Amino acid sequence: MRITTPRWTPGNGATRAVALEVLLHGPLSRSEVARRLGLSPGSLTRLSAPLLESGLLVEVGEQADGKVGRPSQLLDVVPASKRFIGMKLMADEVLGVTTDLRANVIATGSRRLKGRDPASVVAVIAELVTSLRHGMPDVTALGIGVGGLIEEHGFVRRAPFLEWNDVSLGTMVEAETGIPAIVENDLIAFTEYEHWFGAGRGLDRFAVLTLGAGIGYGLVIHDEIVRNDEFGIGLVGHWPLDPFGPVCSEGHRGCAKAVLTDTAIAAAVSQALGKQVSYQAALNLAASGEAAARRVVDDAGKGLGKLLAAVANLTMPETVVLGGEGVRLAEIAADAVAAGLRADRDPRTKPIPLTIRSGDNVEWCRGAAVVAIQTFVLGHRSDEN
Amino acid sequence: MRITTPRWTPGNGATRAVALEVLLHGPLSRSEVARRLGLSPGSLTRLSAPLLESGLLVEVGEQADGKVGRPSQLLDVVPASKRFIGMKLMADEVLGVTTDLRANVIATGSRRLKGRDPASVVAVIAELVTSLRHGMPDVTALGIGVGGLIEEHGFVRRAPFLEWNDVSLGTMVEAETGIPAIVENDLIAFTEYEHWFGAGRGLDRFAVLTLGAGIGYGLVIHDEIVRNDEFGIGLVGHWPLDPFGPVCSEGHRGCAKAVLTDTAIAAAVSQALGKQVSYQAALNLAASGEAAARRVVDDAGKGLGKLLAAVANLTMPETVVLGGEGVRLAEIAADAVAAGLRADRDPRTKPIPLTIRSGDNVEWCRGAAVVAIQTFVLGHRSDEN
DNA sequence: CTTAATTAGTTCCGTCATAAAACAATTGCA
DNA sequence: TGCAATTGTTTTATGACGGAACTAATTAAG
Repeated sequence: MRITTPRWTPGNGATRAVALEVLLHGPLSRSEVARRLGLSPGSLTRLSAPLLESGLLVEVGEQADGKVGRPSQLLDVVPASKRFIGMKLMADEVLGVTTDLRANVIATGSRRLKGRDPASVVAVIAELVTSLRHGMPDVTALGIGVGGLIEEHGFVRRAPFLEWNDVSLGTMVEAETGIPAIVENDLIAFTEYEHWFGAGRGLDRFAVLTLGAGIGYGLVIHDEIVRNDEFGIGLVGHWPLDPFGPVCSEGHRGCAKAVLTDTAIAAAVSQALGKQVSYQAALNLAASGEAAARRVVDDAGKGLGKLLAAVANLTMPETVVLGGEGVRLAEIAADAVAAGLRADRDPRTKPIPLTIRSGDNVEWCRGAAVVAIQTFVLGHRSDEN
Repeated sequence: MRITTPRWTPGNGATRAVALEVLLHGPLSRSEVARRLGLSPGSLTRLSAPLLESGLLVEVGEQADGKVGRPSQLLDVVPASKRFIGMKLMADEVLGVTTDLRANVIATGSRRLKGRDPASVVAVIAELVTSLRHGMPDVTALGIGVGGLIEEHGFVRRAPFLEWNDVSLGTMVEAETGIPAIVENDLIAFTEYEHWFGAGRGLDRFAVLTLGAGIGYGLVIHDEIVRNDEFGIGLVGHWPLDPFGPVCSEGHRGCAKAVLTDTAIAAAVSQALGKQVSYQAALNLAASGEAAARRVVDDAGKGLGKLLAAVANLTMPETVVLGGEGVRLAEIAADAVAAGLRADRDPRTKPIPLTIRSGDNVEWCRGAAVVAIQTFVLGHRSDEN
């Protein structure tokens, strides 16, 4: 079964461009949209009419600006007019959110997996979908973020944490739920969230780093995500950060995996203290001034700073977003991060604005929802058929 | 005086897109161009007619492909129909080339500077222009590559090697020569050469590294160069490559400047041998097996490999071009480069194809010519007025 | 209070790029 | 020789666009 994603607008490219501009940067007046897109005022009347007619856009009041001249009528989308579901598929659990057209979270939910075989995972996903759409208007599309190599927005080529190879997850979920499903690499999804609705909105270039069980990396350049077959394999995971640091499982001394991951930090602090502590406990100890924990966490912070410097030097981003469950490191060790940045970055360069996300797992789900929104709005999938 | 660059074609965007496609990827048949640009066959007849009429494109024979069907008529530009000059402005010398529309070198020349004040530099440039256009048809545009921060394709904001700040070089050269002049950062120019006519032709992503007195870095992503205000200041110059390496002038241990530049290598080999040797002599000694030189050169090669790994990990290029006067290092120390790459790159990743340029200074001039060609073909300057 | 200036948005029309379809041209193959 | 395949041209209808003239709504100036 192949469910076709309904396009946002049947109209042509310019109509869609208007709608997209309002979705991403609205509310905007017609004349402002015309300026941004390089269209004539007359064209904007023509293009916005069917969008208003269909109810996708609405006029949401005037804007006077205090200047002379007729006040402009602001156009905006109605975010609540559409529902999307975004999910993060993990090794033993699925998290999900219901969002509106701008990826604002309306509801959340989760289910434990009963097994790792595709059929049972799909069954759990379908259960969660049922729960998340309960009492909601129709859900337009469903996005699923998976750590691994995804092809064609639906085919899981490799997902090591589930021990999957070549699973048609998208097709299976569509068959089970009846909702168009888009599968995407979780980091790409997270990055697209920042791109469309987060800290990267309207920027030409930015980078994403996530901390947690692994180190993730995403990049947007020229207002478009940089995709790569090799996403999901260690692009920055084994980056050398500290020539005198600990050794990772594959023998790299002081690599990102050995210095920056939550397990590495928890293990190092545990060893120093002679007792088992969790990652968050290790951070708490460091924050409260415990010397050994402080040293480990500062080393990690400095490593993060060096990684940030590397990203900044080579990709020249306008901002960098830090996310992932382990992101609190960047706050606890802020000084060390700054020191690491200073060490590897020319002092004449401008400082890079950092955005630190909450570390909540819901962020990943919003990313997956954004992938669904994008497919719906841009009609990507149809383009690729 | 403001000389306006003549546009390539007065026509609209689609006409220009056809001409550009043929310039960059030609010769091509009409149907092939139609496929690449997503146009109908009828449109291609219409669009190509005025280009053939104007003499910019010509039919250059048939292509049968051994298949059935009517053979296609290949369209191509006539490279020799236009002349461009490209120059590299250095601390005490100007190099220049005359090229055709595809940046093929027709003539070369050089002049020593008589001083570093803008007026005398412009006079020398004008002299070189006169020499380079001698006996040639009209020169369409002139590109000048300058190490430093350039604005608006003509204004030298900073050029440390000439001790210049805020020099309207483009306007001055235009006034002196009567030829539209485009000034650009030398690395951007070099990168654009590779982008349009070199190893990066047709690629979505690639990176450029140049070796010499400094370490240069250029990046193309999504078929467009990544520009940055900070080009020219040390983005990769002080990259940490070797925690046990020598110290640079600014106190970084084992940074790119201390390990990879020609002066650093020459100095290290000289010190080891107790006598002054040049960079090229140092490479020759290493190639012939002299142990101390071999060690220094291999250390540098390993550093280059690590830098390549960093670029590859963070920008995911389809290829990397190595250029600059010091590029022979990459050949002499090929094994060490490979070792450095291996050390910092996940073994599961695909190897990155390397292109090693000749190291001839003419390469930089071709880059400057490409910038002139681009401005002429795309009419960039006009867009920005 | 009136008028001018300014900006927003609409209506209408001519232009022109485009796709579609029919057709001509050229080749390989049966 | 006839048919299939492919390239390229011609013709035609559609429709998107910009531009101009217009209406609308507001402020500033007199």
